[in-house]
Amino acid sequence: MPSDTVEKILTSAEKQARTGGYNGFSFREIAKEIGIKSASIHYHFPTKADLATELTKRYTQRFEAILSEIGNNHTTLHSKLQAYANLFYEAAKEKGNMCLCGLFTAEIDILPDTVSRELKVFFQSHEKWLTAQLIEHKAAIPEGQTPQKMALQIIANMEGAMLLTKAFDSQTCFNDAIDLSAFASL
Amino acid sequence: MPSDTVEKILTSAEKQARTGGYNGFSFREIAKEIGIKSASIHYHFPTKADLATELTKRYTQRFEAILSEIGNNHTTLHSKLQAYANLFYEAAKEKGNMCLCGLFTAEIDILPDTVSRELKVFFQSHEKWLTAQLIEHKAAIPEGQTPQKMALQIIANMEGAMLLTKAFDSQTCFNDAIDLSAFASL
DNA sequence: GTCTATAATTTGATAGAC
DNA sequence: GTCTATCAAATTATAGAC
Repeated sequence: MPSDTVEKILTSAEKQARTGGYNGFSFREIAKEIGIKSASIHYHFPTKADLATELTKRYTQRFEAILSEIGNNHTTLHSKLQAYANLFYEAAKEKGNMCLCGLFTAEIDILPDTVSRELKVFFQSHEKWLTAQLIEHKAAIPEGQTPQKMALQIIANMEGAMLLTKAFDSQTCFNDAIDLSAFASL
Repeated sequence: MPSDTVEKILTSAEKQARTGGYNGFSFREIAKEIGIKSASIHYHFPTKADLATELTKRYTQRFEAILSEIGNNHTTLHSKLQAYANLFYEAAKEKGNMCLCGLFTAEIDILPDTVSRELKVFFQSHEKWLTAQLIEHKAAIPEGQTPQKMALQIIANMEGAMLLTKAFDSQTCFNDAIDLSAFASL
């Protein structure tokens, strides 16, 4: 049962981390934003590694909950993948919002081990979900492809599209960079 | 005509920036690595913004030179795109090497304007080159697609694949996440 | 061009009062 | 749980000697 303060800390930290990465958020900046002192944050999260780890876990869990929901509320594969893409699109639309795990992964070599482990969980979770959907809906697997590879291609497409949205500072860019046409008939 | 020291500075800075982003490289760390004092770096690059801007320009120009080369030395579209993908693959293979412009773009909101402008140049340059290749080789443009959109999809695929390579810490992951099969016959 | 020395700021973190 | 006070370290940057 996370307290109100913990929730505020995580929300503020996530916003900053998704803008500037691991070195882009600080105890002092979070404290300033939510109106407490930085020492108080250390009471809830002893070290920055603790905070970043919790941040990543929370982000992953939020995605997993929605993936499960999409699995239940959509009937066709194409509709599921559109809903999946829309998750990233909604984040990209708001100015300054990169995928937390995408940004953290780009700088994974300088992150605490507890964070990098969670990053793998995030992407494995997505890979597993996408693979299961492709199999369930009997997607055609072209020569040289596997459901796992196709899942990775979809994830790469999402993360890359978010990046280009930021590069060109254009929301329409996200949809232009996404291609789900291979699943249009399922 | 860049001096030897300037070259060393840029090489060291790029390595660090591609690992930890804009806040992941510092004058002192660069100085330590190449055996000079941090004050000497300020002689060549007055501010960190100056250094980062030059870093990004140099990275972009290196890519542009190779893209031009690929255009001349390959005959088929598929071969050109494979060579293009191989550019990113070679970088991803070496541990700790994300695309400089990919990482910088993820944190574009905290970067100096002179850097973010150069990041747009990088991606526009790639988009332009890819679009030209698709048109030159008369690639089939499916319903709802344009050469520009397909170019963006290819770029997104590359950047996303580099990210997944880091996430899973697996070189084979890059090729799994890349799909150029739509151009196999050209 | 490179150095020493140093300023000004920010950072993660701790001790102890309340 | 939150505060004040403080520390040690790292950061970008500048002045001036050589």
